[in-house]
Amino acid sequence: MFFELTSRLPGTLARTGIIHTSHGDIKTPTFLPVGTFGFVKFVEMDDLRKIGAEAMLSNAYHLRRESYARGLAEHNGWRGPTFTDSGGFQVMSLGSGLGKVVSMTREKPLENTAKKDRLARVAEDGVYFTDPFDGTPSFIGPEESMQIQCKIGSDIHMAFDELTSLADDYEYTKTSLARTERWALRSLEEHKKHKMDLGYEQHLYAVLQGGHWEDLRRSTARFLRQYDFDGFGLGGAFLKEDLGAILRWCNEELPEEKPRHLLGLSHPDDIFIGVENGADTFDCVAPTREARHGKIYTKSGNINLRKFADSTEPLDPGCDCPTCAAGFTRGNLRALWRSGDLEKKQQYYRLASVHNLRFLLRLTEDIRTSIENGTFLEFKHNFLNNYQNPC
RNA sequence: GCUGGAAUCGCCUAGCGGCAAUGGCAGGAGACUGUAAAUCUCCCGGGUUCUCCCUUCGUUGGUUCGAGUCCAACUUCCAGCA
Repeated sequence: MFFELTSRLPGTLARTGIIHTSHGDIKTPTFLPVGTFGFVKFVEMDDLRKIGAEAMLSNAYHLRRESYARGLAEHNGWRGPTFTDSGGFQVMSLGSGLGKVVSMTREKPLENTAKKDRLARVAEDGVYFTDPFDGTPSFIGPEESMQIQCKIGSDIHMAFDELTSLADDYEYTKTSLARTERWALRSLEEHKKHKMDLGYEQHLYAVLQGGHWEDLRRSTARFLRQYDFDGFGLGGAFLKEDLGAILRWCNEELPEEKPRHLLGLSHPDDIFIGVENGADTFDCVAPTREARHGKIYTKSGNINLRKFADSTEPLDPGCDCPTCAAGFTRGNLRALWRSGDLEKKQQYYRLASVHNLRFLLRLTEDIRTSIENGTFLEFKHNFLNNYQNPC
């Protein structure tokens, strides 16, 4: 059995479970650190094990030229469960959202990048990319994405999808969604051919798009649930206030016995909304990127290290991460971060990334326990009440 | 002592007659959600905002409609020769 449901929280869509993969089990809900190129920037595999990472997520687009005979997990030394994204995110980040931020608020300009400026062009067969660094053209369609993911050998793959932007209207989203569904079926067909190529089973999730429209979200869930996917990716660019409803529409329609991965979100409030509405796993670049940019997660809100020169306060009182256990203070970390010395900076990136990742992993562990105990709603209330943003 | 050279907003740096004055660092404020992100944006002489005013480029004078920019003297620093 691939997914084992171990508990449910009545009155919500929240549940706990275990995903069984060839490289180990994943206890859910959990957060997956993102190692786009196969490793988490500046973080050692041992660090990931120490902080309780259940799995990590990499990206087929970035690894499109790679091929690992013994699979990603062996190749990079992680040896645990791995996910790969299909490259679908790059359809937007190099296309309609090129140069823009993936916003969850309305204050940002709701405008797509001009077509002539895009580095990704969507067609029926797939997506034509221009490499942002060296300008080399490439093409990825559902078949190519499956071939890449199967060559990389991660345990759980995403079907190739088009992530639409907040600026896309209903008509475009509907057209795109129909294409994403066709791509999902093509992904499924191609995946079948290669999923055992490395000698162990690789799994495939279909990805649900459909923007913030209920009819599209429900219809795509009903459509995709008919097929033999191993699980589902919940995709999209969301406004925070819409997230819960969108996930509910999808997950009310999806079969309970298959796992669901919410793509690309990790702020604590989003994780609570996600879990409450039926998501099992999460991934996001935010904890590591924000760490590199000086933001440290604490249970009373995030802090900007810039403001803590010479501070002897702990990063987050009571934190059980290796960085805090080693006694690093806010002032220590700030000094390393702001140092002109490259090695010190790199040390900072590691220490801060590990701290932020552990923060999220501990959060999902606590959420798991709270679902099992039936105290999830209370835990959520208390956590979020305490989690202000003092900066 | 002589001969060259140099003094610019915390530091380095541009500037060669129209300048509140270039670029970098440091500093400050934001942003970041399936990683074109060890990144990006904004501020950084003062007047709390300003297409407005004030005070600035070692000091003091001078030339000029106008001087950080040209001239003179002085002060300090650097280099070469003694």
